[in-house]
Amino acid sequence: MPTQAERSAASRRELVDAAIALVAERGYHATSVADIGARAGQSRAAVNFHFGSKEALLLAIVRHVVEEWEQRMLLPDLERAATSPEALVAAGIGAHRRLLAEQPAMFALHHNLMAEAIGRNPAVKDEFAALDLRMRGRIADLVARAKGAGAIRDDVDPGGLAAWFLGALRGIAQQHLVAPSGLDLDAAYGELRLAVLARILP
Amino acid sequence: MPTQAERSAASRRELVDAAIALVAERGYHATSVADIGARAGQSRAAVNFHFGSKEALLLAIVRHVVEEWEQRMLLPDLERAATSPEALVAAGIGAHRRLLAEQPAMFALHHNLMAEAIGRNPAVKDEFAALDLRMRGRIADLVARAKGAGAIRDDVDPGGLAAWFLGALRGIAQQHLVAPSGLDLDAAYGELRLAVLARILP
DNA sequence: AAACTTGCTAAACGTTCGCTTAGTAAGCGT
DNA sequence: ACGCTTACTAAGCGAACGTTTAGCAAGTTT
Repeated sequence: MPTQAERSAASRRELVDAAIALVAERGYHATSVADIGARAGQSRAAVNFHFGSKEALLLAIVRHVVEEWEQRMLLPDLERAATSPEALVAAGIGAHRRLLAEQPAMFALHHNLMAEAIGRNPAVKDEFAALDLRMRGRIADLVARAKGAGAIRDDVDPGGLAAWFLGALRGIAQQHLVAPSGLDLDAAYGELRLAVLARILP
Repeated sequence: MPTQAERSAASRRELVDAAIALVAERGYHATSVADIGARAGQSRAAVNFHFGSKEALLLAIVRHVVEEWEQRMLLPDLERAATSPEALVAAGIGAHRRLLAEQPAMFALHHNLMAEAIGRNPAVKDEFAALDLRMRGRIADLVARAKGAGAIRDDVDPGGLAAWFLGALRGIAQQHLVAPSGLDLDAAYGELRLAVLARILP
């Protein structure tokens, strides 16, 4: 028998989950608070009761997504695989590919929220700008460390490499979302891996 | 003194331009037909008169954008610079970078329309899926030709290279749009160029 | 057990949406 | 010059939007 506060928290979580699913497939402006409430098995006023406004819920989603993104990508496998540059690159690409196969909605959601960020919503923009900065920074750190250890060429710019590598991963996912059948993921990820290695290996 | 048909065509063009500007900065669903009409100096019924519906105007935008994208990117400089792999890569990256500096709104528009494509709008999805396919195909063709001529390594997969390279360009633009100050474009484009060359040069 | 707070909803509010209709002024073919 | 078509708008339609309000059952505190 759950306490009142627990049921309230569960309701909030259900609303966030419903909103995530809907924004992922339709985008923010095409999703109504009534849709969100209905999907969560609640009324259309529930969103306003729990979050105050639709935009406040959007921010809750953004924070939730940013957090999950950072946990799922890059962190788990990369720390473990920090043995050789080859293993690092393979682990990073592998983690991305697995996530794209298992949770394509996460990428759709990221794209749709990014649209809000590119547009006029400063709060969302700040969150995603900071996320980009952290993810690039983490990749650049790994590169810089390998460079310091002499494991890769010493004329590699860690920040520049991180930027286009992260971009390539995102761009591949984007193309896959628009036309899953039109893109050979094996070839794309495979060539990406070879290109990174060709650039960094001494 | 323009004829009636000419003035009509000019009005249509102004509506499309206004819609492009608004969708680029706000997205499709956050832009109303009244906004579009007002920006074009016309009434809010003008969109329906000229295009029938808001969605028909969206499709007109998509077609316009797809066409412009294909003309601006890849075609002009690449055909001219087909002398060496180095020159080809430099020209492709240079064209992209110039466009990003001069017309950032085009990239924002592309991103927002892509959100529609990833979502439930099949017509938009088809247009962008076809555009992706053509752009990848054009890059892959250039790679395959260079490979046939023995100018680059013969173990390169043209399609795979095209996919991640196009993705990297798009991903760099995306990061630049979200936080222009946070990304060193020199480093990103520079490292991208070096990585491609490291992979393809024999 | 009484007093109060919390979780949530039904209903209604005012606004804005895309679209239709009715109308006008100007161009155009004959 | 006349009848018809075209370009466009003002006004209004019903629907859907996000939010507010009033209320109630259940939980919590005292």
